[in-house]
Amino acid sequence: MEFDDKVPIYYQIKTAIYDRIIAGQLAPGDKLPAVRQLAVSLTVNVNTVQRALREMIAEGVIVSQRGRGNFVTDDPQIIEQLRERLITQYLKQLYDQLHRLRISDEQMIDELTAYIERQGDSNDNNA
Amino acid sequence: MEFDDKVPIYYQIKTAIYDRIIAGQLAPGDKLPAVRQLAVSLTVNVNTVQRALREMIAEGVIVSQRGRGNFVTDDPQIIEQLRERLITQYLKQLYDQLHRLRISDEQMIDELTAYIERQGDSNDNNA
DNA sequence: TCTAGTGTATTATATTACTATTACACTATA
DNA sequence: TATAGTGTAATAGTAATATAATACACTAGA
Repeated sequence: MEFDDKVPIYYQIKTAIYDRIIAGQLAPGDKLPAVRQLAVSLTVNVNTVQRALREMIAEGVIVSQRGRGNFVTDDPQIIEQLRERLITQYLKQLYDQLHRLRISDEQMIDELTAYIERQGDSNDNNA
Repeated sequence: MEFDDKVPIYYQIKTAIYDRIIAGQLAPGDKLPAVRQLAVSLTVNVNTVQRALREMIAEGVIVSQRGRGNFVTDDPQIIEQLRERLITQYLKQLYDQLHRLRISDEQMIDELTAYIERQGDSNDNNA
């Protein structure tokens, strides 16, 4: 996995796992790979994985069972809240950024639409 | 100014100044506040300001004149390139984030539109 | 020419993130 | 009950970021 050197690695790991949960690649109740396995596959130290997990556990999204493994919560409500939280967070980020550049609401939509169309030229994204 | 503790301060300063340039609050040829003044108003060390400036100078957006001050480039082409670079960067960020959540292109536009409308309830944004 | 206002450089220190290593605690199962 | 697989904790070392303090280099104007 590629990391952005402007953001702590543990935080990027947390984000990546949350993304996989929301995308459905990790379903409620699913077991995560073992921490040592995660560390190897991310080419990162176990402690760094652990730090990411600690926060996800504190937020109730991951449930840890000593000796057994780490599991995605089976409470669909928590997942749904996470989904909304992430989407809003991402949208707000863009909105604030473009707003600071004095781009109007209407222009924002136009810019995103244009960007997506540019992407569509090279990819096969559903629409 | 408020800083996000997940991103280096010098980088956030750079971003903030670029935003002001693109927004037109800092016009081509304008003189920036003195580094010591910037440090005070941002409640940050001079070296941190200097580091942000060093990168902006390397990118040709800021021109430094020893003993006189730091100035926004008077080359409108550089500014325009910066503008496009920033906008694309911000859009790509959102696109990639929502794409990872398996949100379709169409849904993306809908989500952003909905977010902006929600904002409009409390703000007086132009559209 | 002196001085105040500028940018720039250097050294030392503190904090945080990350790594490396080792040890311990618990679970499941052969 | 031994053992392999799991999570957790603790210690030490390194690198990057930020601060503090000082000094130096250049410019403009009194």
